[in-house]
Amino acid sequence: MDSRARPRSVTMEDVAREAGVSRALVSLVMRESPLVSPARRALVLETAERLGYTPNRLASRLASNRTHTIGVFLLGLHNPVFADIYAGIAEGIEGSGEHLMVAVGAAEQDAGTDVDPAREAEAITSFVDLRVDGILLAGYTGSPESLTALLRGTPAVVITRELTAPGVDSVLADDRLGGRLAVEFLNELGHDRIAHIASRATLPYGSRRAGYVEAMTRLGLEPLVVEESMTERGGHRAMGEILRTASTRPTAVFANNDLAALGALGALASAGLSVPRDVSVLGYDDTAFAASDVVQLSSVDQHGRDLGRGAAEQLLRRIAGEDGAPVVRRLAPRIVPRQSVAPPRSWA
Amino acid sequence: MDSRARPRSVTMEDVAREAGVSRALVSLVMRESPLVSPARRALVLETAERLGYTPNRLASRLASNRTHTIGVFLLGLHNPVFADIYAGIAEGIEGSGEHLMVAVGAAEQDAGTDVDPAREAEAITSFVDLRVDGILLAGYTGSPESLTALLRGTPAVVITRELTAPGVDSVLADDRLGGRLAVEFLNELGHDRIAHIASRATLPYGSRRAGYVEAMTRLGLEPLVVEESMTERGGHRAMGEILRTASTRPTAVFANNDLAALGALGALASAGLSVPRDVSVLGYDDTAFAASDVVQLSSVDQHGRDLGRGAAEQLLRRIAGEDGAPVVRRLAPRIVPRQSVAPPRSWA
DNA sequence: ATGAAAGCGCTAACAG
DNA sequence: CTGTTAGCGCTTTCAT
Repeated sequence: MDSRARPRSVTMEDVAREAGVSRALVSLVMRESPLVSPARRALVLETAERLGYTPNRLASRLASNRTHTIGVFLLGLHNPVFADIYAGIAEGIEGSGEHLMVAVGAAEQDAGTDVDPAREAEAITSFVDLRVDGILLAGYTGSPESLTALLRGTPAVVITRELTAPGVDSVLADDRLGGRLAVEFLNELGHDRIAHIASRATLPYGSRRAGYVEAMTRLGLEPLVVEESMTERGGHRAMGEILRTASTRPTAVFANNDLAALGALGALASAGLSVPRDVSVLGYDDTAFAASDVVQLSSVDQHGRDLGRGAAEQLLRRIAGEDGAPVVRRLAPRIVPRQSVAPPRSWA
Repeated sequence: MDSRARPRSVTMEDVAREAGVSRALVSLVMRESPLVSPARRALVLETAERLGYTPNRLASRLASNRTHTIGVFLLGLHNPVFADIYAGIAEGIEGSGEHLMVAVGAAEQDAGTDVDPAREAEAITSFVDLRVDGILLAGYTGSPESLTALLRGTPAVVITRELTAPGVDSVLADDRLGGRLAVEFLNELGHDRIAHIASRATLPYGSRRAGYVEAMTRLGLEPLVVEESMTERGGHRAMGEILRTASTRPTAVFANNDLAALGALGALASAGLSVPRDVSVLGYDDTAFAASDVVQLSSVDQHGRDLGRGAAEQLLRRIAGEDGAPVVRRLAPRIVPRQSVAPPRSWA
């Protein structure tokens, strides 16, 4: 063993002995039981304070077999969408008596490209082995089978993705619909040549692209998809590639998320093109930065906060014992138009 | 007690019995001890798998009195600076065998205004009671005394702030210097009327403002400080107030962080002013969004990632047993000029 | 209202 | 190499 154990701390036993009462009584006081006489309670609290007693939550959780803790897995911290989802989760568990404990899948900004499956698995295993009441997953990239294996029965709710596995519910926006809406919205504005910056096909998040392709096809338009990592840099590269290779320049670009859209905006600026005059840009997620005055990026709002809240509420229900087949809740996304879109120039 | 305990899961005892070996042997196998014969090891692993055994980390941590876990407290997720710091922390503990567990202080975007001291305290108490090896704090707003009381001896490193308390180290950028550099940088460009959007004086993060005031005074310039919450909205309001009330419009604005600077950019645009032609804007933290092509915000880089890494390394040293007086490590910030600054118009 | 006693599931000497 | 024996610090019946 590498490092030495921490010095033994003051225990309930110590407090009990010093106060001249039983350990059980101290336990009751610590848990604010009403069954304790005010006198004893005061005595115990005072002694505990004097001795510098710190309850050992590991021990109490082990003994009581309950943790009152929900594990939250977030893919990364650089994408603001996770901040929104987290805010919703926090709101959702409010007043439930549950605590939140978060684990981050990928520390690097360029995550999404190189998600580390081992890290992801370790985070979930860790929650399970710590016996959390349930797990909330935002941005999980593994397969349903792996998840089932990792969870070993711990209730879980997957956010922003539909994942079919026993005991796992899903709360997400209708991404396929979002993709369709994006195309229809741009098309109604007059756009025919609409490109799409998609996330890598290896990731289980392809519905937005599917919706895009479906709507384009139905409108008799030719889909133009470029795959990239969903980061600003990725979006920049993708836009560059589109400008370089497209036989005719698209008049609008729909990106799979706001980060990539931001990158596209940058690439367009570098190329001397004006948004929305030359090219319209539409993002996805409606993050705080899209809404920023200086960015004014139009975006498809998936209601990240609502997803977080809904997932938390659903998990609480499962924890409370509600059973039944896996539930899939799908919210309708909506377009939030801002300055980055306009009718194509030839139209005006 | 409100909710029923989770169903009893498969234990080492079960595996031992089923495999016809002792519990201790199973324990050794689980901890990958080399002292176990390959045959037994295989037998045990196979039985464990078959029975669906899941180690109970609560029990092992309790028994071994070691958690190999570091608690990370982050003020909020909406400010990207915490993502950078976290990335540094993750880098810093790499290979140490420690795990990360994070708690978030404020879920709301407008945090910073109304930090919830109870939440903050609960997060730290929770880490302490879970017996983490050490705690890393980014954005802690409480007093040194409260922190000492909460930590009860758990080693901790505070990031982006100097906090004098026994057993607590600090890793931060020299914010006062940063404030001075900001003023000097703008002044060398020709600016005389430099306003500052500061964080609330109630928060223990006032050095940037102090540096600003110091440099302004030394240069014989008149400081103009507006206090606001460090969010985009706060920055917007502050800039509005400056435009509304200043007798002569400043030619440059230095904001206490990038979010507020972003808000200032928005307010300037709304007011029909051009950046940097009419007003130069300088932020702080050099977050990813300042660096974005579409924002191009000049900023003071506090090297958030380095702070995170340095703090993690320092904590690891403490955990390894290094003692001695509290250490304060202060990195020098540097200006990252981008398109949001230029010489004042009268100068060009 | 308080105490005694039996675990929770695991680790850690210590034998052998 | 493997088994025995004590705990880790707390909760939880069950008495009284």
